[in-house]
Amino acid sequence: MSARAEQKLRTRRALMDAALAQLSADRGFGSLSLREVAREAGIAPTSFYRHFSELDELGLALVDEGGVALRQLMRQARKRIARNGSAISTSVDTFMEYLGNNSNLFRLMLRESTGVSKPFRTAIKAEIDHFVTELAADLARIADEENRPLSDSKLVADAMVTLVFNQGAEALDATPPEKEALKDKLKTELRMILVGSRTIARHKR
Amino acid sequence: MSARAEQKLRTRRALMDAALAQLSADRGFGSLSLREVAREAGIAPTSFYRHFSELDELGLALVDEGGVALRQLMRQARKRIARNGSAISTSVDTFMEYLGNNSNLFRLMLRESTGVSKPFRTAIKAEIDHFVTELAADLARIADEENRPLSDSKLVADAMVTLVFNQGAEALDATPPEKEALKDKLKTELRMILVGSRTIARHKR
DNA sequence: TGTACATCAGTGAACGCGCGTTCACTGATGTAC
DNA sequence: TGTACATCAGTGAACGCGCGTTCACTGATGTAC
Repeated sequence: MSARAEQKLRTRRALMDAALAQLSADRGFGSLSLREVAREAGIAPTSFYRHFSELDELGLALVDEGGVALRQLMRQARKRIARNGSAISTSVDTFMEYLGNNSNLFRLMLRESTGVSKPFRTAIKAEIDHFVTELAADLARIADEENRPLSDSKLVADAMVTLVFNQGAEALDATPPEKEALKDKLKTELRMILVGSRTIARHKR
Repeated sequence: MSARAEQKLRTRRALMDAALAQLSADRGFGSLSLREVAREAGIAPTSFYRHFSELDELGLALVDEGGVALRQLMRQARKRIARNGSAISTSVDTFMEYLGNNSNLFRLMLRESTGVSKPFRTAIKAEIDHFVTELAADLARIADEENRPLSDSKLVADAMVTLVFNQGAEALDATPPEKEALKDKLKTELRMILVGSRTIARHKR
């Protein structure tokens, strides 16, 4: 790769990092301006257009990175569960660890998943859907191994992901002890759903 | 009340209705401008200040109305449950009915509960907290009557409300058949939590 | 009831501001020969 | 290796726009006597 191309990539990264850096509990992607992001990245506003055709295009590139983080998270969780067992507890702990290490990326995903821009909602919904589907497959597999098949694995996974992501959003700006409390709460809630799903499935039809 | 005061109230209402009317899947409160709301309400931008000191103050007045709607919803659901039984199904149906009749008010509450403005988040969180507390009390009472006490009623209520509100947000822009599917999904998920909470409580400690 | 004055919701002109976007440019890097 | 030309990331000036907010005002409604 040529020096020029490398420099271009570096500037592109600086723009994405600049946008991420501005996000917080009080600043959503929607409140960023192209000029502000360019300023933060150290380039002229007009140079922005050498990298993205508009600010939303940069945002969607960030969503892609969020999707990568989600898939990494899933792989990591599986690996740890295979080693330690206790699927729910390990999953929640892993999720929270990723959340802490990629705060603003998750902030973007969580906020814009119900946000105001259709392209964002669609892109994020696709990433989360993929996540739910993977989780559902894992749940079905585990249930099968334990010889108590789960009829509604997709629905169960959906409920679990909804709870995890919502508590995750709260955890983003919580103090460490609050985070621990959220983790415990979450684990209990997930166990209720899992246990409940077995009973419901058993009694069904 | 004087004619002048009545007229003032009418203009205030027109401003709040104008703001509500602009909300949609693609427009959040944050994207409204004072001038736009005034225009829609049929007054000069400068007149806005006769009613609110800034746009957010109008938004918080809307959140108050959302709180009123939530409390009405809770009363209505209780009344219907007393008549029909089947607490979960009746509650979900009632919730969805209110959602349909106050789409943009709920849209505001749902979106801004995780939104960018701290005053909004705080005000909405308080309304939802109140709702969760009421629901927890009902759950505890019912469990008591059925002689199987529920140790975690607040946590159960919290999980239920999270799921209901999240699916509610999706239902806002769903087609009628999609809404029915969401209702069914929601009812199953709530049953799982309820059943699961009994098992967990029983096995606990 | 009539009069004189006070209140105050609504107004229109004006302001400065940051925004997104266009344009023609510069000069370093890359390429062809 | 050296030269001539092409590419293209980054630039600075300029634009028009809608915004929030201020100000001094108007005239209908309300109040005191």
